[in-house]
Amino acid sequence: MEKLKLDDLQLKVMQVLWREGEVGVSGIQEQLKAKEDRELAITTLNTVLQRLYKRGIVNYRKEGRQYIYRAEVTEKETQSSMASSLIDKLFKGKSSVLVNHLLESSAFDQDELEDLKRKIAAAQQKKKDNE
Amino acid sequence: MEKLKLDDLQLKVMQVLWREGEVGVSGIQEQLKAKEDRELAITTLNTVLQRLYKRGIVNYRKEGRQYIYRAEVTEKETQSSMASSLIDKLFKGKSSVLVNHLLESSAFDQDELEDLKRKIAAAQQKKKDNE
DNA sequence: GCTTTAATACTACAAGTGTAGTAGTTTTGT
DNA sequence: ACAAAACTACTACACTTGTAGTATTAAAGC
Repeated sequence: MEKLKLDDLQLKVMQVLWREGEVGVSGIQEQLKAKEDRELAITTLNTVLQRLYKRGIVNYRKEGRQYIYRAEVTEKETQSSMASSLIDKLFKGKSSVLVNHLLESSAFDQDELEDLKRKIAAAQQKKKDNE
Repeated sequence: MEKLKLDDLQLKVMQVLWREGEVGVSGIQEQLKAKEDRELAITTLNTVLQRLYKRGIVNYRKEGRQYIYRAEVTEKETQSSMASSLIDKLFKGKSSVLVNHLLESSAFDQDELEDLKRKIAAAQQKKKDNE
């Protein structure tokens, strides 16, 4: 797993691809306008996509003379990669340090806490089963 | 709370400041060499510090003709800011989505899970007390 | 068939970052 | 007192990102 780093706009674009599967550039433009409220020139998106393509993060097929792009990394991979990068850089490399920080800053409401408790129990169970 | 974004090298430098409180540039250089194994030219660090200063992230006092820098943002602030930025961008704005993701990718060992359970219980208690 | 329209290719440019060199000025060592 | 060392100031340069303009070419409308 190489380090995958996506900046803001790149992420927005990737999110469209993750949602849609395959999209042409103008489709991406529409989606961004609709869901993210970002009005970007087509040429801007073209540039972004081309750069992502050079890095192997997206790929495309041609349909007529249109480029239909698709993501080459999954959302989960990206989440893992970027989360662990943050954890490494700022939370001593330990997820638990991050979570403690979040707990301290009251980042969760009651329902979420309850839910987490359940999920943790499940994770513990799973660990036990794997032994 | 403004959005605080620190890149890799900037973070490394900030980490030294957080640890040490006040340090001169050559002190920072030594610390980075010792603890991070990064050998950087003094001028590089000077540039980085000046840029951070321009952004109001560090400040300094002069001691003789030396600049003694100190952090103007705390580590916790930075952690909060960067964590929530990641959460916003990649985890639907919900800390719990992040934590779920971490749980799914088995980012915790048994001890950590146990510890989390305790901390969550404590957080729940605290929420109750605050009512 | 000829004009819009749509699409890509190529170019551009300002900011920010990583990284450091050179020049100039104190301080220090001897 | 002078050379060497320590510091800061200024400059530089390549790379990445955000953002888009212009040029060219192909498709579609009428």
